[in-house]
Amino acid sequence: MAKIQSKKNSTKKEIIIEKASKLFREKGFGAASMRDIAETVGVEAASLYNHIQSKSEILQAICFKVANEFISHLEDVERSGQPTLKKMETIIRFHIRMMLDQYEYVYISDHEWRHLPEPYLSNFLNQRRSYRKRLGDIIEDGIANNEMKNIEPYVAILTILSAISGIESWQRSRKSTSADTLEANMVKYLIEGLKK
Amino acid sequence: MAKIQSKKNSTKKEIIIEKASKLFREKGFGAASMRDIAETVGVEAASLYNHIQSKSEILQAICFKVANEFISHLEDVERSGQPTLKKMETIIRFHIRMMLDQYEYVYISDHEWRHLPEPYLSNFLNQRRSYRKRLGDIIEDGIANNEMKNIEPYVAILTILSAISGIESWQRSRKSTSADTLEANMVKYLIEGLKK
DNA sequence: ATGCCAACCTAACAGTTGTTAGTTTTGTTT
DNA sequence: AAACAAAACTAACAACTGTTAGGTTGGCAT
Repeated sequence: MAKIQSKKNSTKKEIIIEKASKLFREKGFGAASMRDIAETVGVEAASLYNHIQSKSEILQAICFKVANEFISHLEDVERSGQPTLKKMETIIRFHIRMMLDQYEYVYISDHEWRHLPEPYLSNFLNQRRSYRKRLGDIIEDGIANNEMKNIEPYVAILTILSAISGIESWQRSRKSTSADTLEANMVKYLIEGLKK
Repeated sequence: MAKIQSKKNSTKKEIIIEKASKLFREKGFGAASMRDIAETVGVEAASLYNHIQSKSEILQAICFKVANEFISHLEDVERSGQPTLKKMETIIRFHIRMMLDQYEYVYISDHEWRHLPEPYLSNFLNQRRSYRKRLGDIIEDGIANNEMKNIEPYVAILTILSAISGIESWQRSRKSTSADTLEANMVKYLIEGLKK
């Protein structure tokens, strides 16, 4: 058996996905070619197919990895028994941290999912809809027991998630604002707007 | 001279841009081909070049049209002498309305600008940075004269603009929430989070 | 040493891309 | 009716796309 592990304790497949992520984010899924990816991996394009099955498999891996992390975290929060406002803060902070720590992956999951082939596309969108619905239910609870002001749960969720995904713009910027300042202020803004 | 006006009182160039917008939004700039565009216009791909110079010229037209509308509106607001909180509400409502009424164009300007060729790309990003800076100045004024709570202006602007651009997701949805409800609730959320 | 096999390579495929050249159609103006 | 130009057409280009076929290399287990 040849070396299947590289220095970073990750398989070649994982390396390909990691390098591809950067390109997908920079140029978009369509504009990043297999030859582009191969070059950054240090290999010919055809050789990639020893590790992956297709270009879109890379996209699938990224999108579902991210989706699963969010769903899994949400389940923890749902089971936690915290007050609803605290639940929302925990979720908001998790989303922000994901945006800071796993920028490439989260960005792609946010913006390039439309290039998923069926049936993965429908699958992804279903998971997404269900995730947002469950967040909406938390807001609904918060309004019902007077922790939150009366706001359309759907609109609140849309606002929160979109605001956080805007951190992508901060990532591309010269970062005169620190990550901590960003997190603190965004949490403050989004929670204050929710609190009764 | 042949007919330069079509039934809709718009030039063929405008028709091309309009049809291309829909495709760019649905498939992305890279994935929408000139032949795709030509088909929806009802013409061969080569014939498009009687009206436009290149594919990216279409993108430029869209991005700068949108940018100019926002800048022009901001100038009106700056000159209006309203209290800062009212200024921000006016701007937020304008952004929301643009997202509702000119969805295709605004979406493309938001998401496909990266495919602009230089020097248009730098130009666009400069305009954008300047626009956000001026919005930040309004927030700064609002904090200084105690209309708004103490929040990092940059983060506030990032949050507001990102939240609004998330309306794209509502546009794609089954719309169980009406446009008016959406606007009312999002304005409420974003302004309440700002108000002292 | 020998055999094995994962992982690389080169070469090629069939299709698509944006765009140009050259020609013909079309409708209007003289 | 003749002339003109805008706008359509066909055909082709060079480059690039994702992917496959088939051969070569290099390190491990026997």
